[in-house]
Amino acid sequence: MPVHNADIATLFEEIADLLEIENANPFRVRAYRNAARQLQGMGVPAADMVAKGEDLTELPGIGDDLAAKIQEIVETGKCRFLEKLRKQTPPTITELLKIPGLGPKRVRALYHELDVHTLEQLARAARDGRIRELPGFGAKTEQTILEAVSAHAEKQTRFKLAVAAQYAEPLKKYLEKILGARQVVLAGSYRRCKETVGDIDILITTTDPEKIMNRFVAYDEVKDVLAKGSTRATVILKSRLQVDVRVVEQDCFGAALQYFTGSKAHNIEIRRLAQERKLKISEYGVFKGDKRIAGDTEESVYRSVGLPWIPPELRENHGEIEAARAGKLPTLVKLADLKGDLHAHTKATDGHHSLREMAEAARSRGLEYLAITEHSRRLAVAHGLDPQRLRKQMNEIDKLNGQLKDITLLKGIEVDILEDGALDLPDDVLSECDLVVGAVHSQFHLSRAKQTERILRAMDHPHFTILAHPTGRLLDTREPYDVDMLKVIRRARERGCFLELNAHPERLDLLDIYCQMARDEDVLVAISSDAHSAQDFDNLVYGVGQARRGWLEKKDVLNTRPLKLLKPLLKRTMI
DNA sequence: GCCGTTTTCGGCCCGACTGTTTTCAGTCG
Repeated sequence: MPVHNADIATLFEEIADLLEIENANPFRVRAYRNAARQLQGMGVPAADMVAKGEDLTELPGIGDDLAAKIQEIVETGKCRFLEKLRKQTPPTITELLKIPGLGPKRVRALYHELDVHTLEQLARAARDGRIRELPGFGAKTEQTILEAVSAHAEKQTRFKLAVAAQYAEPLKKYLEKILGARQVVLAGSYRRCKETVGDIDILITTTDPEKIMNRFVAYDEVKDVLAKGSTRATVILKSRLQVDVRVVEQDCFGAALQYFTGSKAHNIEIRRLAQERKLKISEYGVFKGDKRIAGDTEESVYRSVGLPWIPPELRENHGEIEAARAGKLPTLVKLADLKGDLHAHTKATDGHHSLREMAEAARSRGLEYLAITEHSRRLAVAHGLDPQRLRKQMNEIDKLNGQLKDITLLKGIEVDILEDGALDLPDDVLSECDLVVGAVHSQFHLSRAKQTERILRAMDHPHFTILAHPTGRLLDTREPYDVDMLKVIRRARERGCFLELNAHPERLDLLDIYCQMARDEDVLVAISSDAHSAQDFDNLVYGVGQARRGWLEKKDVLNTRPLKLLKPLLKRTMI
């Protein structure tokens, strides 16, 4: 059983939690958390690095000690240090840290004074009125804990970006209408276009904070007010989405936006750079001693530490600061750069609209081409096409192209990649397509070696053009299948194929780390909607957000090419 | 535990809000 980066990260997070409860040096705790984040943000499995004898201490935040622990975990699946910690402190105790309001100090007190180390024991202690007796706790805290435990049970931890948008955008409009609100900006992980967001962060500039806060907590959708001060407030909406609002004066806007956009790791690094220059950065500005020297715009904040403005999607402390310093920040792809869409369905299979309706919807969004790529026969639930029905659709497309203006339909297919890597339709009909999008829709649990071999073999097929949703993951629903993405990307380059970044909000597949990998290996990525209806083209914006998080530029994206330049690329040349 | 044009020790981002406190610790973002 291979050890994934996420597995190692989970163990490091547990070590960090347990150390924190044991009152360890907070910076030691942070080192474990930084390492966990580093592992989750890299495309190459640490296990592969260990196998190749590569030096793990080259990775930022990994020193001799953590490198040795990673190696131990990769080789044995265990970490003796963690097992020792678990003997000292019951591991279930880390669950308590997830209760809002409970941090390491309080959890430690609850454990040592009341022998509470599970959520059930916590709830019982609260009901029995034992918590209020502890020093530093009180009746109010006890009540809060009780409520938090029951809320925790039904809490949805993170919201998909597109779902969060349904709540965040109307709230933004509501806030903008309040007299005295100057700027209302959705910041935080939403602005960074993370796949999922834990909460919504809103920055507002005004000269009347009091009024803004009162109106904010009076919003119709607000269920609970967790905190409310003159500059900061936190509420829970009826949808269970948490919203944090931060209010500042206009001249702090840039510094506050920079602070409130995050990520935390990025901000810590930027503020550390400021320290080196004897400056202090807070949400109120950049200070030299008592003198405020910048902060009205984000640009001014970055300039103060010698950097150009960094796009929010890159702010993860994953190399963007070094790139900025070296003048090597990418010029990220924009929605308007997309000239077409290379993955869509119609009523012929599991879509909801006709060829013409889909073409017109794509055209209305400024696209100049749209590939129709129905499922193939193997996907019976979607009423996939056999060669006869595919040829019939191709005829319809030819006919329709004669009538349509300003948009061209391309003849494609989303063909199933069978378990052995063969394609689900015969060569002759595939050869008649403008492009062949290959997809894995079954057998997700093959071994890493078999799954990788299956996909490599499919890409070897002379008509294969684009690998659809390359990891198969569905957010919250299905883990990615186990595949050696570096091998897949390198084979794509050898064979002149491309990888899809599926823009459906539940997929967002390619993952950002693999976008970066594809870019480094010179493999173009197609940002595709996988539209099943006319309105699904609106999802392209989420694909672009994901691509931006993956550092992709216009030149790295296949469908930023106009049709004339796209067509030769779809013809396989390197076979 | 990591890291280094203040380097191998001594630092490690910064501020708001809450509850339990008589001035602040804990938590959070």
